[in-house]
Amino acid sequence: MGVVRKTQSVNLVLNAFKAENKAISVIDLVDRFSDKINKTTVYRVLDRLEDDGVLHSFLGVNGIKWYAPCKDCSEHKHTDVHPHFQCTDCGKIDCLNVDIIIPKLPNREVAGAQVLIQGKCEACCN
Amino acid sequence: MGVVRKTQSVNLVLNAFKAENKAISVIDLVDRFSDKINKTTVYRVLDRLEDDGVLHSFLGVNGIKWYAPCKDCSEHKHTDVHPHFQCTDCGKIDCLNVDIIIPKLPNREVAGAQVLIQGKCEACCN
DNA sequence: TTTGTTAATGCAACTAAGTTGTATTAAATT
DNA sequence: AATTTAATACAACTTAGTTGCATTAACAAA
Ligand SMILES: [Mn+2]
Ligand SMILES: [Mn+2]
Ligand SMILES: [Zn+2]
Ligand SMILES: [Zn+2]
Repeated sequence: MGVVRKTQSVNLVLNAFKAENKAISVIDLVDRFSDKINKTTVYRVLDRLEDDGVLHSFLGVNGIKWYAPCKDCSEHKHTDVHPHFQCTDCGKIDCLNVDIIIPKLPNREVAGAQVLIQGKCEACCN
Repeated sequence: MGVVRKTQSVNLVLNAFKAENKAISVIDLVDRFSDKINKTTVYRVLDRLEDDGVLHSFLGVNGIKWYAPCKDCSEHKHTDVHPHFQCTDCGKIDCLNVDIIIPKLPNREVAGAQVLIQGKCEACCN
């Protein structure tokens, strides 16, 4: 189930994403709110916001969980799937508005794909 | 550093991959050899075989580690990078011999990409 | 504005994947 | 057979994430 009550924890997490409008790792969120929100609560708030289609999650390198704002999702429509770009220098992750073409695979039924592109980000290229 | 001594543990792990010629998760390997090889040793053997270019590793769903045999890699040449296909029914992972085209990303330097395609495998399609 | 309901929280304890340190063992060399 | 040291087993640890439960605070209704 999604968010029902606009609690302090929910507002703090939402504001973090509103302020940056980019992907943030759960580890980062747990750490930056360590004196304001309990670790378990951070996980549960993120979980509910994902249910609501407000945030979407994915795995960065080493399999750690990241969240980023959704564009046009809702409780009943989760269509914000796209590749992500992780910088090998600074570690930051961006959502990419590009389409990766997955080739036809004989005798297989493709449902989706998780794509994590790695390289140097815009800031670290200069 | 890679494998220097052909130990029992190394042979057991190598035979597992020779017998199946497909990706095996570390969790699976640790479990199936639980009475023959210590967990730590499994991790270290896999690590060394990867150094040698005998195996390559990647992350499946939920970020757990998988290993699969390399085709043409060696200690000094690790070029076996390709997408993987994980079945949402049976969980098995295959290495794919297809090329995924990563589009040009302005102001970014692409170094590589981790692609995990999900869907129904050949066996589970029937 | 008080009161009642229960979603949400905090806390502690737990799980699971993976890592580290170290004494011991067993490959490979002499 | 003796020597060397890579590799192993074991225990203890780390880290990300989860679970159970008593307590708290949204928020609606009185
Ligand atoms: Mn995204
Ligand atoms: Mn592979
Ligand atoms: Zn960067
Ligand atoms: Zn399958």
